[in-house]
Amino acid sequence: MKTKKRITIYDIAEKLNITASSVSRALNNSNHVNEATKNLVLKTAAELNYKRNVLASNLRMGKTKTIGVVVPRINQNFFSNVIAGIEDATYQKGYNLIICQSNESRDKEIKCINTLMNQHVDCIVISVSVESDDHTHLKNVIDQGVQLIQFDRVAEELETLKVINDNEQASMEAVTHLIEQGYKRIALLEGPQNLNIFRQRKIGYLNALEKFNLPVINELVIENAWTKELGAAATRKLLSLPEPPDAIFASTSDFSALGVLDVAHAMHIKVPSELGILGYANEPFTEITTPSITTIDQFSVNMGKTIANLYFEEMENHEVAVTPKVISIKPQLIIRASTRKKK
Amino acid sequence: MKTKKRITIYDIAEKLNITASSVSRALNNSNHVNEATKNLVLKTAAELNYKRNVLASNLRMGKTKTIGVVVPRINQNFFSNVIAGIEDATYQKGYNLIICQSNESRDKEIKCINTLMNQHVDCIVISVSVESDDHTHLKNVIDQGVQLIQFDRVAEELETLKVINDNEQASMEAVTHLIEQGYKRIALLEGPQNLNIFRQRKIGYLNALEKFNLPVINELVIENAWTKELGAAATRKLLSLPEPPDAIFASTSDFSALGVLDVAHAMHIKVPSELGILGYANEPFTEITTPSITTIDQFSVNMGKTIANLYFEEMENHEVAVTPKVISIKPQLIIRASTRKKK
DNA sequence: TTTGGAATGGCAATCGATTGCCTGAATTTA
DNA sequence: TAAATTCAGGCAATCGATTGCCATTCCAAA
Repeated sequence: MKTKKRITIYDIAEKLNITASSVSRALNNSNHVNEATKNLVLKTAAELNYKRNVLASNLRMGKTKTIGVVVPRINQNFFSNVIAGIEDATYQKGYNLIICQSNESRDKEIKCINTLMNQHVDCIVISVSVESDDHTHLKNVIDQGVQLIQFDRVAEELETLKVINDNEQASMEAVTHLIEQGYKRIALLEGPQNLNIFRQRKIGYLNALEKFNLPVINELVIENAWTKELGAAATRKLLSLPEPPDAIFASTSDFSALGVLDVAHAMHIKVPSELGILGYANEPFTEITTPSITTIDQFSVNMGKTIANLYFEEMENHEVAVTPKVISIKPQLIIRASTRKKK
Repeated sequence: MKTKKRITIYDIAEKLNITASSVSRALNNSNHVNEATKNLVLKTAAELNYKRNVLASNLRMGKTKTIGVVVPRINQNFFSNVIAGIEDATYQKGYNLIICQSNESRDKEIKCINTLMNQHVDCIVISVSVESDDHTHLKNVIDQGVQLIQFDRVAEELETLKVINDNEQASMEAVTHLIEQGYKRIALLEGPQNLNIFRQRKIGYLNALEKFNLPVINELVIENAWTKELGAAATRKLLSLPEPPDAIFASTSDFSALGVLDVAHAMHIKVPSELGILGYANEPFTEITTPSITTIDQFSVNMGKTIANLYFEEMENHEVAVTPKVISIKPQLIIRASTRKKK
């Protein structure tokens, strides 16, 4: 059995004794066709089970109703949630999603962008990889007239639409919470400082200390501790100091906080009484560790939806070239057992 | 500053005083052009920063080097891992991925399939939603000559390429492990039986019992307990039986197992000594609960890669229409504290 | 009655890349 | 030397949908 030939507008045209132009106009609800003709075309199209050839349409129109998404890793809870949110919102508008992962590599990120550009996506949504300091490839996107939306990890100097968390504020609140619980020597596990999010979280930390007149102790600030293993290593180092910290803010991720917790367990240090632990991202597991981990929720699915809606708004106001919009979502501190020192 | 016009093969042709045909052939490495011309074209293309217009090419060729993926939920660990695996493997071959989520709804699944078909994807990879009993929409895909690959949750009666886990075997091993640990009254939390995976896991459970001459106790088999909440509810019910189980196999998911654990904690029942708990899927959190949960690893990322490679193989052997290949991946039992009864 | 416009439809070009077929030239074989 | 190949390039159609421009009809306003 041969694959049936697809129905085209020409088939409809032939059947109705009109031209493809009219069919096209009818299908696109143009007011350049007679109402009667329009209905006839619509009816016939339905009968013949006509499906517009998207490829042809894309070529002609130069747009694809497709959004490209580039994230460091698809299978990281935060990102997959954002993607789920984007999918949810874009699907309803008949948009498609092409997904790429940069694997935290600059090279791959560039290749992803190129692929997406070649696919003529209408918009690129990206959270930059840790490696990418130079943002020429993103500038190119803008120069080629493709809408660029950055989220979470953003290149701040680029004037694009951005959807971010208020990391500084969240971090500040988190540390404030620790101080209010009575912790006095609060260590910070910080992430790669070339990423805005980690810089901001550090600022929040510093601001909180300053607000409460606590000194910044350099040896309590550990660089690049953004995996479980690195978090664990940092913790071992911190806890073997002459004056160890009484709380650790793993500003990089909950995984890092998990590393902290593991080491604390191994060293028989009581959490939260002897050591407070605070993570970032509200990974599902933070709720079920013993003790459960205080963390910060980023409303990731919502973030995805916000991104999608931002794009659609921008499409509509298309003429009004306002200054690039930045939407900041306020994350929420989720207080759990790991920092509940006061009774 | 206007957006520069894109370079086309006609621009190259004009510059070199040849026709677009030759340029096209040169770019496609056809042996229908002179070697010298070919090099000249390649050189010029590079100079002018020519990029093939994929849309035009797609239209002409009728294929898109794009694979559509339909999963119930993108932000579910197993699926996002599979997707990550697929992305990894397809990316290298220059293929793109369009991702849809069915949200476990049959309607949405059908719509996803339609969208993907309209986008002329070369292949559709799907793990069916729990709702979809009728598979007409999948048959259509095949009839239209689009490669269909099912994974994990598959419609067994459809003769398509399949990449699955050996759920029966895994389940059997799991229950065997429980029995060997000395558990005697093993309860089963089963998933919707219209999904093959849950049917198979149940069979594995039954086989293991039979092998060891243990009776099947109907009141220990609980239907549809495939979320944390349902798992918890089932557990409450089970533990309040006159003769409660001494082990619970949450064959549906680790989340369900987590519900079991929660209830056990709440009821001060000791795990694993008084109650053994076994989950499914090796979710990251199973490692860090107290006690850690014994579970089954599905090699999800690998599964994704396998899917991609299966497609590419099939492409190459394209002529040889063998009986549809089924690749079964043997999952691995990960034994952890929650079932370690024997010392 | 004439003119102006609105409504409706057709024509043909266009979006770029691809490819079957044809032609003329160069090379090989008989 | 003549016939047969091979090589390399050009021509034009094709993949379908879209749209600017032109043509016709019909009705209303002058």
